[in-house]
Amino acid sequence: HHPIISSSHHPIISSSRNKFIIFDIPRSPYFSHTYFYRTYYLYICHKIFSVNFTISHTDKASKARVGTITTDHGEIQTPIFMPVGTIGSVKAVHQHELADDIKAQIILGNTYHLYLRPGMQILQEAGGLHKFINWDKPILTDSGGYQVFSLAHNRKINENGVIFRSHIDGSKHVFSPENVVEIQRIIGADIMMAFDECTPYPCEYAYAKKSMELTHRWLDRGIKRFEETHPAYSHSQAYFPIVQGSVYKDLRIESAEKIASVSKFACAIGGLSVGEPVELMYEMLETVNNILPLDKPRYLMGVGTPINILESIALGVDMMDCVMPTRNGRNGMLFTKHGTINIKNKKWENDFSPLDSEGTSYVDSQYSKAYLHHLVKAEEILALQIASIHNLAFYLWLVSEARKHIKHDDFTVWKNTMVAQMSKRI
RNA sequence: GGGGAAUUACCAGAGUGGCCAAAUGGGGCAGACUGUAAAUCUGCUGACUUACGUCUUCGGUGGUUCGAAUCCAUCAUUCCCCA
Repeated sequence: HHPIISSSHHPIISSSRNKFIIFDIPRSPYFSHTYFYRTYYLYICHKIFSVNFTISHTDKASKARVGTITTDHGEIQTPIFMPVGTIGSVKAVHQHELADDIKAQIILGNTYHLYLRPGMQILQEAGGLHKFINWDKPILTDSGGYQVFSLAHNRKINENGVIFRSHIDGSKHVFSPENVVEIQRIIGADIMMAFDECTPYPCEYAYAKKSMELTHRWLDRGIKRFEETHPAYSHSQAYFPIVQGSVYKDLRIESAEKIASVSKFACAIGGLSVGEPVELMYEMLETVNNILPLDKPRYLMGVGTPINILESIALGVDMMDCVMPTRNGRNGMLFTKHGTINIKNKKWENDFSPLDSEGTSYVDSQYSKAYLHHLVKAEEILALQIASIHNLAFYLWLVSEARKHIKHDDFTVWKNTMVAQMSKRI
């Protein structure tokens, strides 16, 4: 994150003659040609900046491990939960709350949503998403593959990519493995996701196979474009391929082998937690993680409940994201270490005890259940904020505890206790 | 003092002879939510019953009618206009 170089024009959308200004490398007569500067810049980037992963501890009784991902925007301690900030904001949460109270280490953005609004022009003028939203920690952007799934009625898939209709104004757009790389270059995410098709559940075997093979072909094209393009800003970017294969073991194995063979930085696992029984998800995770390289982070996309998170960590997952703490929080659900609370329920009306007497966030001790119940009933905006901060702080606390217990070699015992008590409804 | 309008479930408010236990909002009570088209969505909301169903309701009382929230009489209450 060193301001060595700034580019006034992005290499992808401007001409090949990019102008780079080098601030703290002494100008020398030898370094006069733009092309030379550009080469030198890329050399420095690859030498000094990259996304790395080191494992510091592996659990003995499970596949859980503790590690550190290094990016130009700082380190990420794994296992980690990543709050979702689709459109450039973790809904109802300020950036300073994310950093200071919730202790988020990395957040997500979404290529599809940011591409539609505010759009590439604004993101580029802003100098990338980090600057635009004032967040100097790492950002991961999803590729829009999930929107291929969730906006299924508004799109057409073909070999080249996906033709979308904007959910905002109905305008027509094309996403391809290539332009999704370019868009994520402009967004400037530290971690870019490959463009995939997230298959629904249930999904016919034949379709799952066809879709997985398409995702693999798209992956090769995406990697090619990733390698022939460069970061638009002064930090490096990683590109994560995604395992697919629905709930079919042989497809998952095939996909995991493919992803393992091409992954440089990490491997993502997609197409799960889309409605399948949770046992199937764990089974697929186990299958996939037996194949994915041990020395690279595994990112399980879109998961999940606090219990899902602990079980996935036990199966060797290092990164997770989910809208659940924020969305369910906005809808009145609070996660605690003793189970879930529906704060809308009448029984909280006159419960003046702290929101979560064992919570780690300031909202837990400073506000009562009765007060949040009232705010929810009254549809006050503060209700959304308090619930979101509480839930995210809880999720981040949960993974930090997981790291602690993995290091202390008592993860499995702790996990089983937590799973038992978190499955209750309070 | 004279004239006019109204009263329907927790609230607002449709319904003016049978398809009405009664539209629709709101409120209330629950539930759902997993790479965010989500501060969203779904169900229930007279009583008893798991349900089928049965019973009691549309200001009060009394009528007309096979049948009344709906028509008639009367009483009560509220609002508006004129003096």
